[in-house]
Amino acid sequence: MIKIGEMSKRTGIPVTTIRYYEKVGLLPAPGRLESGYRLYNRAHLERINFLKNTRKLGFSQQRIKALVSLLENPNRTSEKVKISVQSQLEEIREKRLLIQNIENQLKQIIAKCDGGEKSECPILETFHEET
Amino acid sequence: MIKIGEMSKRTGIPVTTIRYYEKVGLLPAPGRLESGYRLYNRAHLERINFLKNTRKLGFSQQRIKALVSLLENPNRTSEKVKISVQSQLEEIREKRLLIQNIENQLKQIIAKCDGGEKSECPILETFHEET
DNA sequence: GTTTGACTCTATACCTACTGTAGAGTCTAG
DNA sequence: CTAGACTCTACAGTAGGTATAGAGTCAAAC
Ligand SMILES: [Zn+2]
Ligand SMILES: [Zn+2]
Ligand SMILES: [Zn+2]
Ligand SMILES: [Zn+2]
Repeated sequence: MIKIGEMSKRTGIPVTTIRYYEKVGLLPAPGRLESGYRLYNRAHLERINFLKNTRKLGFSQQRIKALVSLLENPNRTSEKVKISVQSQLEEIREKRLLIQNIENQLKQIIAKCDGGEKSECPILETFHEET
Repeated sequence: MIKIGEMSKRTGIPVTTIRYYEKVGLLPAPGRLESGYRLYNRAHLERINFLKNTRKLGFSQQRIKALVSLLENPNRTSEKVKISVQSQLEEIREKRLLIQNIENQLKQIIAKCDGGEKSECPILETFHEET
């Protein structure tokens, strides 16, 4: 049984964020000392690692909650988990395509400008076109 | 001279967003009718198109403000504009690399799961590893 | 001439996913 | 016993908007 500071050290997740995860329902409320200090167990540590890993992969809180309820459901199937992660992959892929599109547009816009000392700049012209 | 609803129609930017741009200093405060209604001119229309175009390219408000002050500075140079947009490109490129990295990790994780009816799932195991 | 409907105004709350701070209480080492 | 580290709650702030509520205004139809 560890206090929140120790949990923070072990997981690398800030104390404030751990409390926040409890508040938004991603982490079950732990027991408390008489003083009110939170006391976490092994299950909490595992859950925080789960949150840390899914967060790193860009999962939204909503999607993480869906995954967690699968995790907690003894009738879950490997298939359902896979489908959920595939949706995440699709979302990320679309984001990547969007950003790649922006990247290409920026490259094209930059190519139009010779970077001289004049105040006229084709980039600025592009930026106030009506679209 | 047009009212905010007409401006919204011409630019495709919602009325609330136009007011918001004024509030955060991206759009100069327009004149007003006696009733308090905002009245925009051609320069405002151009500015909103500028905001629309740069926003579409993922520029932050801070960066847009920097660009706008270049735009308003008669001593600006094409080079300075180019440098600013190049920084934006670099930022976007880094975001794209990050998201591409996530995408690849997700693909690898998904590949580990056969998607069967059992409750064990290598994806879930991956997600609560300590990292 | 008035009434209806569309439009506009301000102010405030909400969104995601946190982070930071104020002010008060608690624990532990010297 | 006290100093310093830790923890608590509650609230404000971040970016970049979106969405209400409640009040006032304008133009056209009746
Ligand atoms: Zn699986
Ligand atoms: Zn121009
Ligand atoms: Zn240029
Ligand atoms: Zn496990």
